[in-house]
Amino acid sequence: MNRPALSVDRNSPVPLYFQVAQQLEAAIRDGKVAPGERLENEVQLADRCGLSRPTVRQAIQHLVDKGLLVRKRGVGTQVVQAQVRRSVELTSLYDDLAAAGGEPRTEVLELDTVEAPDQVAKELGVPPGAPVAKLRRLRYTGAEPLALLTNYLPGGLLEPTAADLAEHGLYELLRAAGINLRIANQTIGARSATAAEAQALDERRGVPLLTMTRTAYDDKGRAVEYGSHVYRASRYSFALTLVER
Amino acid sequence: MNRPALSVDRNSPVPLYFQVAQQLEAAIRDGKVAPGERLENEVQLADRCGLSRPTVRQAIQHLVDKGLLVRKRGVGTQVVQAQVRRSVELTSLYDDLAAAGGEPRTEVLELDTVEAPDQVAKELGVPPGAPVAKLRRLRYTGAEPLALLTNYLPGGLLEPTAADLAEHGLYELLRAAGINLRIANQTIGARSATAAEAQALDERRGVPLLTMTRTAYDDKGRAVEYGSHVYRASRYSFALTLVER
DNA sequence: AAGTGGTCTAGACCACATC
DNA sequence: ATGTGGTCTAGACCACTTC
Repeated sequence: MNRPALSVDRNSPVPLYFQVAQQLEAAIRDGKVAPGERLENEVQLADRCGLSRPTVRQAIQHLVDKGLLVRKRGVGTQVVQAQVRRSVELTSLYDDLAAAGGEPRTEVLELDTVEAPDQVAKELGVPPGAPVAKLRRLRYTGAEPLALLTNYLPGGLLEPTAADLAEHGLYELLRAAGINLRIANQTIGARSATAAEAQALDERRGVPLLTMTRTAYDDKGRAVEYGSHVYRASRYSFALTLVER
Repeated sequence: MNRPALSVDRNSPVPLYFQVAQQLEAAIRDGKVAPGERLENEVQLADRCGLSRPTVRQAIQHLVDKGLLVRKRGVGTQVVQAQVRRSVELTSLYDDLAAAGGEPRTEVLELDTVEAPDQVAKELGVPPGAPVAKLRRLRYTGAEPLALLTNYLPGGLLEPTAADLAEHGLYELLRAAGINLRIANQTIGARSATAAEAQALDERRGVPLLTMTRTAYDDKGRAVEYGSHVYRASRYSFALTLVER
């Protein structure tokens, strides 16, 4: 049992449940509450913060969804004893690399409006042949090429310049344009590099590549991006956390 | 706007919010509520079901977490216009294949108690050299080998027989033993097949393989399984749905 | 101005795990 | 028997979007 210090600011615009969740998360990450250790029960926690139980419950649920805590009826709430804790969230490769201090660099290979191929039209929910933006980029980390990225966006959604794309990740540009990504369907696989891919990625033909295709949807349920990417398997892998609900 | 038929049974042991979620999900999957279409607002829905608003909210949140719905303040709740809808959940390959009608078959290559190698000890949170169960299995779908699976479990947690493993998935056996999996950290990558792997999987040496390592935790936060697997990339890929919270 | 979801309260009863 | 989380109510006020 552990009682981390908790305080809430009722004048802050930050929701109360979120303030509590942040403080609990900080206590866990700093090791003030050890893996395997039990938290106070919800009622005590609520009393101690001066909040109602549903509000405290919402804070705890937030951390359960994040994979930091597990709850069991009749038992209590415990910290998961996991070592790694990186999850693939709804960010683009650029965001990931920037967050990890990887100095991402982008070379724009193509920036066009094309007629949507069948597969793309199907994924984006537009008629085949409708105009869509097509991007092809080569992503570096430091001096090393890392991935070859091909994206399609519904026509008129976003008209980025090559300069925009060199400086920012695609998802960053989408967010800046007021598009809030909510859901993505991804498929991850592997195959051998074609000659062209190998040359672009500074690898030899036939080396294994990781492939990822993704269709992303915004907060209105519209498909806003379809991507088909290949990564050098020697330098990249996907990490994710699954949480059973 | 759409008003699917909804009814709740207050004598059922199934929670009310879950009954509502199930009926909404069925209406969506049957196409009775089309992608992009808006649902009634929460208050109307609550009135119509004879439930309180928080209960209906919980039902909707459940479907938002599943990636079926998106919500936006001031706008409403809409059905996502996604075509694919398979997510990697916390199931094992055996479960996945069985659910897809893939007739899984398992050949047990090794079933031992060994001293935990450093990497395994670290992932399972046991001292290096502690006794752990080691399993090596070859998983087929129909006549074709699909994956080579290596797992480690903390000593004493589960003592399966080769017959158990031939008939059931590992996760199924864990559940039957009262172990409830809650969280898993996975890493997905790719590399070339070694000669031994190629032979076991009926491929040629050097073909690309998908790799997946996973550490799974139960509802008490304990690490209960570490797995290191390789899949034939020509016959398998991972599909998952990401939801921004 | 009207309508939507987001947050919050102060309780209540229940199911499950443990002792 | 006790303590835990799971579910549920009937409201309230607020922030955001759209018209």
